[in-house]
Amino acid sequence: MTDGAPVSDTRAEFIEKIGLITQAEGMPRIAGRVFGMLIFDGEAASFGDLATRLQVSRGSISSSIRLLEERGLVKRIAKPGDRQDYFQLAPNPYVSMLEGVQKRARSTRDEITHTINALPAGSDAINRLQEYANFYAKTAAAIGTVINALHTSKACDTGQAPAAPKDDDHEN
Amino acid sequence: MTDGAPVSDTRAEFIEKIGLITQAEGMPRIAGRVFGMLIFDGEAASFGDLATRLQVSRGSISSSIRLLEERGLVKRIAKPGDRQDYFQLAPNPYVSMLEGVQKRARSTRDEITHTINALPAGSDAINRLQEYANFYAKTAAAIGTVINALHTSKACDTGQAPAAPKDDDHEN
DNA sequence: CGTCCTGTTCAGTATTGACTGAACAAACTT
DNA sequence: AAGTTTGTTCAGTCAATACTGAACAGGACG
Repeated sequence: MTDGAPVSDTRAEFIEKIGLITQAEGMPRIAGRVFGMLIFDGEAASFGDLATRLQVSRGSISSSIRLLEERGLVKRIAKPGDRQDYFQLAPNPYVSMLEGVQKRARSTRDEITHTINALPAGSDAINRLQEYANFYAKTAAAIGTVINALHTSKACDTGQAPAAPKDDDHEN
Repeated sequence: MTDGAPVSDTRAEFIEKIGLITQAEGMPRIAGRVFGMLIFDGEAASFGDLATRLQVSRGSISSSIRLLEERGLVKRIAKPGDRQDYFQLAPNPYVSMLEGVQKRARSTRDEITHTINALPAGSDAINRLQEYANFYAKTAAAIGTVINALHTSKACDTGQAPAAPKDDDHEN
């Protein structure tokens, strides 16, 4: 705040921090650094910029970008004069993150109910498994409310009308 | 349901499935297998049983149990006649899981706000970082509501009165 | 056509971390 | 006390995977 250290230091620390967080969440560290850099800088970064400024090989940038694109966190754009690809944050990356978590939670719930259905009617394991499945169901539902909250708070800065994205809490 | 395959097969598949899920969530697979076995069987299992039935070394059981105890998922108990340690599911393991996730989300949010505070007032990165921090804050809050829901649905089968565990949505 | 320029792919390397098994310490049994 | 049983710790091994760098393919431009 009092500018004791230059902003570039703060920036570097932030990028590194996001790298570690991302690694803890099961993604490669470099993907997190890319993500952190795009958040901090805001403006689109070129493929070459990413490799140079993050000091990693072009191969690593390529695979990290692929991961981030798959998860809907980063968008690839083209610039008129330039032959390089440019990258920037996707319109609402956090929603995409949550959708991924939600999808996995639901899938886990489904696997548990699949086990339940394979058990004979009287089994006393059913109650415990039901509780376990219910936990994932409740979690997925709660994530749904956050997704909706993020949708309405950011509104539509993408130009396309989200049309009040419907509370997708089907199934309990 | 029609009992096409024996329950023991279903059990083995379930335990293995939880092992994989747990691995995907960043824990060692064996810890997940222990957790899965305790869920399915319900009754307390001895240290030796775990090693024998899961076909892993005692060292692995020891470290897996340590992890599960740290996270509040499993409780160690003693049986009068037996010198072995026994293990069973903690009273409300899913609440403990969520508390861990919530704690990490809050810690991440704090790290981001820490970065924000280190930036000069006019920086245009602040808005983006604020949004990022807000995402983690909202997530943590939503997890809080699930925790409360699980508290009230299971009520108090531990004997101790939770006394309406207060909505801990302090701070937004 | 040949030559850059740009991004992807892939084999090889390095690092991380799970798992084993043996050594160890503590507590019980005789 | 000697000998068991039980759980933890730790060095070593093994597998998974992140990362590199070189080879490659496809355009753009001369």
